[in-house]
Amino acid sequence: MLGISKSTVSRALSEHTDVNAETRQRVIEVARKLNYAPNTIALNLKQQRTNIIGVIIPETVNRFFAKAIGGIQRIANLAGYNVMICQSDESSTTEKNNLQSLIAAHVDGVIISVSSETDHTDHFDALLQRNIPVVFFDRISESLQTSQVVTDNYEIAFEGTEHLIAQGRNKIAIVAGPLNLYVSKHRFQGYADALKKHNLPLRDEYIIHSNFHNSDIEAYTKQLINLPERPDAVFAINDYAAIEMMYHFKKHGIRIPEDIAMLGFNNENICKFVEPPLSSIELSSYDLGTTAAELLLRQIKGSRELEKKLVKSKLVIRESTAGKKS
Amino acid sequence: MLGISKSTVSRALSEHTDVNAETRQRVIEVARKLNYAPNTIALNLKQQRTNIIGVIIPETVNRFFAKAIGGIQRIANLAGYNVMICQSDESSTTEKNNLQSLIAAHVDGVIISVSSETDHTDHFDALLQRNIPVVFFDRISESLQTSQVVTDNYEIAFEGTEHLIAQGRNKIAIVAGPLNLYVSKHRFQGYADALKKHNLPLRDEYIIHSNFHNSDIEAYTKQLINLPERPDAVFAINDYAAIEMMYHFKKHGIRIPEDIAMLGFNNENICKFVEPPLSSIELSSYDLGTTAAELLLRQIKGSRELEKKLVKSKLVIRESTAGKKS
DNA sequence: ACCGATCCCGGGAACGGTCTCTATAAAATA
DNA sequence: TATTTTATAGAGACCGTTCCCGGGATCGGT
Repeated sequence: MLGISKSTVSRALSEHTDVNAETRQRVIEVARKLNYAPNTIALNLKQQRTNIIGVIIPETVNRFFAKAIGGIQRIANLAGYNVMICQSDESSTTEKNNLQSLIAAHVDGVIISVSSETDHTDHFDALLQRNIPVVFFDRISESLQTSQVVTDNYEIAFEGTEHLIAQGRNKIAIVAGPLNLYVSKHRFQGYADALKKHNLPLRDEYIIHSNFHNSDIEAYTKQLINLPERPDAVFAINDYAAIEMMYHFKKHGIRIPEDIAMLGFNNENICKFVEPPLSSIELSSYDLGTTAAELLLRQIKGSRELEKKLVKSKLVIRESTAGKKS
Repeated sequence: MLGISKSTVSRALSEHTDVNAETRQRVIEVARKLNYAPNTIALNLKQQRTNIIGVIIPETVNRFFAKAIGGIQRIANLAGYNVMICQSDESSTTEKNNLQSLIAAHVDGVIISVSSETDHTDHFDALLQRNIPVVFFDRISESLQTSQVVTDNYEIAFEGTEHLIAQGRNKIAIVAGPLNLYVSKHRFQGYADALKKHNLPLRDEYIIHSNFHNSDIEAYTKQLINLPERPDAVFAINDYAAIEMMYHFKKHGIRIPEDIAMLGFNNENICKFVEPPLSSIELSSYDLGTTAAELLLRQIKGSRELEKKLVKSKLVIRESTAGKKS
């Protein structure tokens, strides 16, 4: 339209100096009139990057991860990045497929929280081979040398267990997750070590390995109820398991917290409104998301140092872990 | 490596017929040895599409939308598409920004559920102008001529209200959402019409317009408690509001369901485990997601007809709406 | 022996930008 | 006045594909 070359137009629209002020003005004007916007795909091809960061999480319906996504998106959008989210559905094979998709989409970096099924990490090598920046959060892969963001699982589980002990409980059961998961393992270790410190035995019959779908909570609850020595406290690795257990306990005439104290994990909103209100552990997964995104962006910008960040969690005490009254 | 042109390589690797079977074999072999994968970005530029579908929803932490995302991703991935998710955070301006991002990213289509703040729809015109396929779901925009997927909000709210009436309730309060939202409006209308059908008055003091964050439920509950004529049932537009209300009612010595029956919306897992178990309305948001994705894919494939789909919901009766005992 | 059809394959444009290199005129300097 | 610098703009390569078009070789038929 202006009879000038595309090179000049390109210069005029970018911050380049090599262009006459008047021609630049004319170009800008025409561009606005035509509602011109540069083609992102062409740019991607030229610059060899997409301004997309990929995220692989187990499930969006898990509120913990939903909040983390919020944190990631906040930081990413602020920096001009889009976010592509994949769900592994707790399956190792779809996790692998997700990875392939993201690599094929040429994302500039990936944030991952591994599925509960994943016990090997070979498929993540594809990222390292291609030099794609990657950050693991929460459910990390310990065998891989990458940046990572975790919560103080061990310490907070230790603290939670000690809290139960301080309330006069000495038969403390735990609903743990699958032990191949980093978080489950460390939480369990915190629980075990707290018992040890207070000279309490670690009893097999008090240890329940549930999956994350809480599909068998009712059966597990009955197991506990029928034990010759019934526990006087349960530390559940997530709130929904705790709440469902509480429901079944109450159905059997077992009082909370008088007979059994309950402690959850995640501090969902609902904790405040169940009967009795559920003590729980507040994990700020939103912050987990933001720091993971920050680490990743730093790597994308060129930093090659591996960083490990810790996000502190907090014990929130409510009535479900009140002192023992006999 | 094989001394042949890139054209031939391209033909060999695609389903083209114009290539010797033997050379094709050699090409495929070398390709595998080199771990070759076509550059998606270059392909995007050439084909003028990205195989990405964009999604704009209010919040991922809202379980309803988290499930819908699951449905969308399932269908999309099956068809070879990636999904780019944006959250509007219930804000009309970030919704607009999300739209800009998705357009800039050249997504092949968009699935939208509008924010509760959105009362005008001009910013969606950008999609129609560019001929980008779009499907609205659940929270649709009535003024825009597009494909859409909704639930039978009116009918199910009518049915729920009649259920309460059948249980002997005649002072039924409602916790409604913002009325500029399609879903809230229709649910409210169903409630109102059911009352009318049974010759019950529609009382202003029984109508609560909460936002979706349930930030003021405690205050609203007290309002209801202090009314000269206290309601004997509450129909809450989401389960969390219902559960929190139940908690406050019980704190005031009000029995559920004897004094006040409670009916929720969404049928969250937690409904089964609160005291008493909460009757609710099951919206299969996963199906909402899958059908929305199917409609969109059909449009991307070239279909120009606007389709409107309905996904049926279901009343799930539990103890919180048991019959009135005086 | 000639010709048309068929089979393969290579050349090169195109997608929409950026960027390097070069060209030209004007201005500044020797 | 001759020469160098400066300001501005254009030409064209490049990113990695697809695909259209044309051309050479082989083959079969007359």
